Amino acid sequence: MAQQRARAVTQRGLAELAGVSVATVSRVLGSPPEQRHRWAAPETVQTILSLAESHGYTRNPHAASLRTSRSNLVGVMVPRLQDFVLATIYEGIEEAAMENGINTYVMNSLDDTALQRTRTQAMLERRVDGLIFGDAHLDDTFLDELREQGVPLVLTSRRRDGHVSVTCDDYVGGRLVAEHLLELGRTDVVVLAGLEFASTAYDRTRGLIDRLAEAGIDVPPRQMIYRGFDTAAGRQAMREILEAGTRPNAVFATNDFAAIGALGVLQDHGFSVPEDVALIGYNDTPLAESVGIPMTTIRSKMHLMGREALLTLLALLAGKEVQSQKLEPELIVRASSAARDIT
Amino acid sequence: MAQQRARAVTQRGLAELAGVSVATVSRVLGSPPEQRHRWAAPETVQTILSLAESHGYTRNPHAASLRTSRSNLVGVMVPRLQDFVLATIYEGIEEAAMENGINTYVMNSLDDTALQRTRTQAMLERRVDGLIFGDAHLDDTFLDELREQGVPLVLTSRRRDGHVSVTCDDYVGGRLVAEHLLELGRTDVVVLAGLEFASTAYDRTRGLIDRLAEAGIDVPPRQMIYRGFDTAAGRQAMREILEAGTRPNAVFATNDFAAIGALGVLQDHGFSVPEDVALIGYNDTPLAESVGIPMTTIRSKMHLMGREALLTLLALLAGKEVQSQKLEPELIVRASSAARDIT
DNA sequence: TCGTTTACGGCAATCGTTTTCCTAGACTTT
DNA sequence: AAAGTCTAGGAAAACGATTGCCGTAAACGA
Repeated sequence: MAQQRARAVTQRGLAELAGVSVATVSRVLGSPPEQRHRWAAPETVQTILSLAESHGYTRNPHAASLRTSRSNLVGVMVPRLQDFVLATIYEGIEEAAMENGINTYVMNSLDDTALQRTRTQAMLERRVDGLIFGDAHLDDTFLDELREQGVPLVLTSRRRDGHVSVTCDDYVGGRLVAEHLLELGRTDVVVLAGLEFASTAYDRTRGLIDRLAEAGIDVPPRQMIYRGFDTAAGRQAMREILEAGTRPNAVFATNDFAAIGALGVLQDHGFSVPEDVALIGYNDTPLAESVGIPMTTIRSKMHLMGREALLTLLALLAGKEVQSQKLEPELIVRASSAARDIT
Repeated sequence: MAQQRARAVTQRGLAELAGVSVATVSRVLGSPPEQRHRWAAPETVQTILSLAESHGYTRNPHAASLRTSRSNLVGVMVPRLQDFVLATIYEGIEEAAMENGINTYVMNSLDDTALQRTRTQAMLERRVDGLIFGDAHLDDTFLDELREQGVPLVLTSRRRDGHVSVTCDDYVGGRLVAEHLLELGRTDVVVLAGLEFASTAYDRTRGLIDRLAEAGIDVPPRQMIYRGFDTAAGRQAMREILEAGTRPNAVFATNDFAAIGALGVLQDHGFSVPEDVALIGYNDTPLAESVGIPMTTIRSKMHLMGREALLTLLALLAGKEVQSQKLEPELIVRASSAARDIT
């Protein structure tokens, strides 16, 4: 029979055992080690500390939060945790949070603006100290409203004008792809861009277009298609492109998963990669290297992005000045765009 | 300039406005709608409700938790959220939690027993009401210790004797694969089993072996290899098998991602799937359908599993009798094991 | 008529911490 | 010697919600 969990010892209990007041216990237990002596004699400190240790004392966070109205909780909103990219970013957030004694709530918004609102509300009701959004929309003002209300927030993965964010420098990423294509001489490119309202899609596409334009090449609008970031969306987009009769010699998907989806469709239609079509993804997920034909992609520092986002939020909560950060992307060339004979 | 968040109205505030005591406010706001009249006259109820509404009252969960020592929080420990399978299970947990006014903390244990312990400790310190573990180990007693201490917990994804769990019926899943192979006449099978200490790996493998044994076929130990569940592990395992000179006519990976890794290696070595080797995965992740050659796999109800795990924990917390559940798996046949000529 | 319910709701303790004053003595400083 | 300054700590008031225990009237039963 499982025994009842013993009622946890409180500061009051420790105070009685140590023969001091709870105030002293609270001060000793609550100060960083180097400041403890400011509140009690060395031996008192020792007594309290060892009593706490031996009785397995752990502070009741609800009581502390009630008193301080600081919860040490941050809310994280992502489009979907199933998405490897966001899961990785979240791992970075979690890791940094852990290191700083912070806990996190994650929720999926599925990029649905109604859900974004209600779930944010739910986190606010839980009294989070601040929020990290991984699902910012370029075309929705929800985040602006939230900031008007004074809710501390930081964006990651996607940026939005007027908000602090930690993202990959997606515009540069797009340019890197363009440069690679220029070197390959494969500039009749189709862009599987992702979702229109995501800055990632927008910036990556923009970067590519701009760089190609500088080389005098332009990408006709019908060769840019917005369908989503996942495998299914990639398949769908690629299929539509091919069915429309377009025959590019390169495909840039703004996400590795979309690229994998596209790869399957290309092969089904008898195109070989990279001989007929060079294929480039984005994010350098582990799968990029492992699918049938290793894929060229842009490596983005997802884990670090999460860490920095959390750290930025913490700085913001501490009242410091904070700035947006763009992490440097890196081109990883693999077989899917290897320079071979160009037909 | 962002204005300060207005100090939220409390029950006391509402009580003053309504001209009643906080006790009444608490009771009205805290009871389910059909019981509210037990505490106040209809018009009093109305006044309080509309005041709460118009002032945007939200209960302070810290205060409530402090008083009731019930946090409405549950901790969820997974090996890794990057893993699509666990991310999906977690989505199910989250969804059911949301519906029941519960919040969740997730953490990654990376299947490291030390991390499992410290992070569980961290959740307990946050005063979670109960825990869901998606990372149970067959060979570690940590969970038993935890139960001894009276911590309410439910397992999911992986089971462990003596604990309540909600899992896929992996043994049956393994048998389904075996039956499929028997029908195909492909019984010289290699099993990329995953991680030894995971019941998923163990049961799926066991199910396969047992069913084949019933047909008089046995799988030599050197054709079963434990390397992990992800793509990299799948590659590694497959490579080792082939380098050892083994030439199976079927490969069963206990996870789709491992199967995808294996697929790449098989192709690199000049084996074609399914002609030379039939390939079967597990879980029916979206990728299974989308990789170059659509993959035969076992569909497991991951989302539902998460939901049921949470519901089971809630029942447990409510003091009800709860039982383990095994969700029915389903064989999905696709091209990677399509019955064609057998060489 | 008197006793008993029922409806409606208040009092006040409590949950565990933090933090703002205080203080009593010991030491310095001038 | 008087006045400051530390040291080491205490008292008690919050923080916001819940809940066991009562109280008062009106309604009802016999």
